[in-house]
Amino acid sequence: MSQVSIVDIARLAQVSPSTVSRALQGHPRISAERRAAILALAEELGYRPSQVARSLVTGRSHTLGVVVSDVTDPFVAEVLKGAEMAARDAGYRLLFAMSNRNPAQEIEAAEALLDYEVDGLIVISSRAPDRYARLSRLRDAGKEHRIPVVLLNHAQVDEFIYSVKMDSESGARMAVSYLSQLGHRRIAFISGPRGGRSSSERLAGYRRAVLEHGLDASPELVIGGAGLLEDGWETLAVLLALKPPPTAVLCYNDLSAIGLLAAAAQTGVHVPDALSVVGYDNIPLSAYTTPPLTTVEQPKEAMGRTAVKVCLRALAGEPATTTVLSGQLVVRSSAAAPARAQ
Amino acid sequence: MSQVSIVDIARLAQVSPSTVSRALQGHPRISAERRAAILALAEELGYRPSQVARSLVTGRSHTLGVVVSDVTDPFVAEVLKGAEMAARDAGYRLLFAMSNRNPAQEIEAAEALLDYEVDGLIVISSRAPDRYARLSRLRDAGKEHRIPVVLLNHAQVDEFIYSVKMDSESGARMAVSYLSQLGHRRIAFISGPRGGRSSSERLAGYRRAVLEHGLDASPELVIGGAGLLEDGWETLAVLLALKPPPTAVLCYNDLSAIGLLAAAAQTGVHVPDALSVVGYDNIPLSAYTTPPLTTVEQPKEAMGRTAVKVCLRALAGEPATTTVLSGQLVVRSSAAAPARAQ
DNA sequence: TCCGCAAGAGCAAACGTTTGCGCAAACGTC
DNA sequence: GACGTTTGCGCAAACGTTTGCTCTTGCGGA
Repeated sequence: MSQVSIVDIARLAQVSPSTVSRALQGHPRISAERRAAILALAEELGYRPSQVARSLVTGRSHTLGVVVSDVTDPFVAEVLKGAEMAARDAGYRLLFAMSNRNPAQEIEAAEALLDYEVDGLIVISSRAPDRYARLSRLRDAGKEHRIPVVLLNHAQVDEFIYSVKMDSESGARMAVSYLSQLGHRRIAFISGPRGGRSSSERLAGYRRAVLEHGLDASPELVIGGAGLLEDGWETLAVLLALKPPPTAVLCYNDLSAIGLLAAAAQTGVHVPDALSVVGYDNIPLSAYTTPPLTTVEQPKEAMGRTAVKVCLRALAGEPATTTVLSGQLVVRSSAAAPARAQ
Repeated sequence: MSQVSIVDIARLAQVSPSTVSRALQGHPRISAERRAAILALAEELGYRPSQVARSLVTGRSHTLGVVVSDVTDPFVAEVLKGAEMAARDAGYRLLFAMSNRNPAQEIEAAEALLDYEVDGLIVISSRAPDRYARLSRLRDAGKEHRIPVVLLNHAQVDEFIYSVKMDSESGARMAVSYLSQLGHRRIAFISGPRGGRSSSERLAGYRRAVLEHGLDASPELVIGGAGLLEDGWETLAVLLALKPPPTAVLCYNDLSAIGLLAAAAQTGVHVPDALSVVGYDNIPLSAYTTPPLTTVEQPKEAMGRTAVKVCLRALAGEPATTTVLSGQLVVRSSAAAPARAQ
C-alpha cells in the first residue's frame, strides 16, 4: 500500500498506534513533545486518516446523503449549493443521488445512501415523503441511533423527520394579492407536480387570495402542470382558450413561467399588456427574461444551509424542529395592470 | 446496534460468517440449499451489507468523487446528471463537492474526497487541471493503485488523468462560419473564464473561422467574460461602443448569451435584426428565450456518462484514453442575416 | 519507607466485511 | 482398498482506526 497509515507513523516514531491516534486528536494524556514529534512526522509523510476506517469504528461517516429530484432544475441546484457549503463548513461531505422525479427511485436511492452509513439524509423535492417513516433501517433504530432526515418544502413527518420549508401558501397569496391590486380579476394558476406539497400549498394560497379579494374563482382557472419549461409553453394555448381568457397567471415556478413567456412571445401575446405572468422561486435567470419576471423569492441557498444545520443539530442530540423561512415578492415587469382594466 | 450484520445471520443460520459472506456473493463452493437458506434469512432480516466495512477490506468504495465549479450552472448540472445516471447504473455512488470556481478550493475538495477513498475522481470545469498530476496521493501510488481522474473539457494531463471533451474549437468554428454565411463580416466573441481550456479553444475556433472566411479580425472584437449571465448583460454596452458595432456575436456559453439577449431587449436593440447572437451549450432554457437562441449543442449528459465510463474503464485496468465527442449547431432564431448586409 | 495518585503510554478488542488457507467428508478411479 | 480430487465449509488474518483498560514510572505526602 502506498498510503501511509497510523502504524507507519507509530513505527517511525517508536510509539504505539494508539499513541499516534491520540496525539493526532489532541488527547490530553500525551506529552507535548511527543505530540509535536508525531504531528511533524505525520505532516512530513503526508498522512491523511482513512475516513472509512474511522467510520467503521466510530459509526460516524461525516457524510450526509442528499437525494434530489433533478439537479437540472435551477431551484434544486441552488438549494444543493447552499447545502454543500454548509456541509463543507461543518466538515461534512455530501453523497449525492438523483430520483429523476420518481418515487420508487427516490426511495431506492435513499436506501443506497444509507448503506454507506450516511449520518443524515436531506431530500430536496421529495415525491414520497411519508415513506421515510417506514424505512426499516430508520424505524428500527433506537432513539439514539436514529438517522435524521430533513425534507425540503414538506411537512414534518415524525419526530426524526424534520422539515425546512418556505411558507408557500403565503408566498402564493402575496403574488395573487399583488395581481389583484393591479386590477386583475381573473387570474389563472398553473400548478406543479401532482401530489407535491409545495404545489398544493401554493394552490391553497392562490385560492385563499382569490377568496379574500373576491376574484373569479372558476375552477377552470387552475391548470395542471409539473413545473417544467414545457408546461408553461403548452399552457398558453389552454389559457387563451378560456372564455374570457384570464388577464394574469401565477405559475408554480419560474421554469413554467419562462416557458409561458416564450410561448407568449412566439404567439404575439404581449406580456404584461395582454397577460401578466408571475413566477415562483426567483431563480437567477428570472431577472434576464423578456420581460424580466415578477416572481416570489425563495431563499434557496439559505434553505440548503438550514437543511444541513437542522440535520447536524439533530445529530448532536439537540431537539431540532421544523423550520420555516419566509420569502417575498420581487417585482419586475412581467406583471402590470390589465389593458382592459377599469 | 440495531443494524443486522453478517454474523447475526451466521448465528441464526448456524454457519460461519465467511459462509454467509460467500453465499451472499454467490461463491461457487457453497451448496445451493445453504445459499438459499442464507439468502432467505438475509432477506427476512432486511440485511444490507455495510459498504464501509466492505470498502475497508477490499479497498474499493464503489464511490466516485465529483467536483464541480458550480452546480448552479446549467451546463454543469446537466453533466452531473449524466454522471449520476451512469454511476447508478454501474452500482456506483457519487461524492459531491463544489469549488465555487476557485482553484484552491477545488484542490482542497479533491483531497477531501480522496480521504474517503473514492475509486475515481471526475472534475467538471476544472480551474486547476495541472495540479492533479502533482497530488502526492495520486503521484505516489503504484501504477496499479492509481486513482483515475477524468477532467471535463480539458486536455489529458498524464497517463492517469483522462479527459472527455467536446471539440470546442470546431464548435466555435461552425458557429462563426454559419454567421459568415449569413453575411456577417464583423463578428464579436465574448470569452469565458480566464485560463479555462474550453474558453481558449472556442476562441481559437473563432479566430480560425475569422481567418478562413476573411472576416474582420480586429482584436477589439474579442471581449472578456466569465461565462455568467452578468457578463452578457454588461457586454452589450461595450459591443455598442465599438465603431462600427459588430453585427453578430458568439458567446462563450448560453448563459452569457441570455444575459446579452436581456440587455438587448431592455435597450431596444433588436435581435437578430440589429444584432445576431449565438450561444454555446444548448442548455434547455436556450429554446425558451426570446428570440430562441441559436447555439452549439454540447452533448452534456453524454459527457457526464462518458466521464464515469472512462473512469470505470480505467479502474478495470483497460487502457482508457481521451474521448472527444462532437457537437453540432442548433439553429433557432437569434441569428439571421444582418440588416445592412449587401 | 510505604502508599496513593497522576501522568504517559501500550495492549488488545472492536467495527463488519472479505479471503487465503486448511480440513474433513464424499466421491471417483484404478 | 488406496489414493487423488472435488465439494463444502470454518479459522483466522486483514483492512486502519478508536478507545477502555492496564501497566509503568515518578512524585508527593504521611
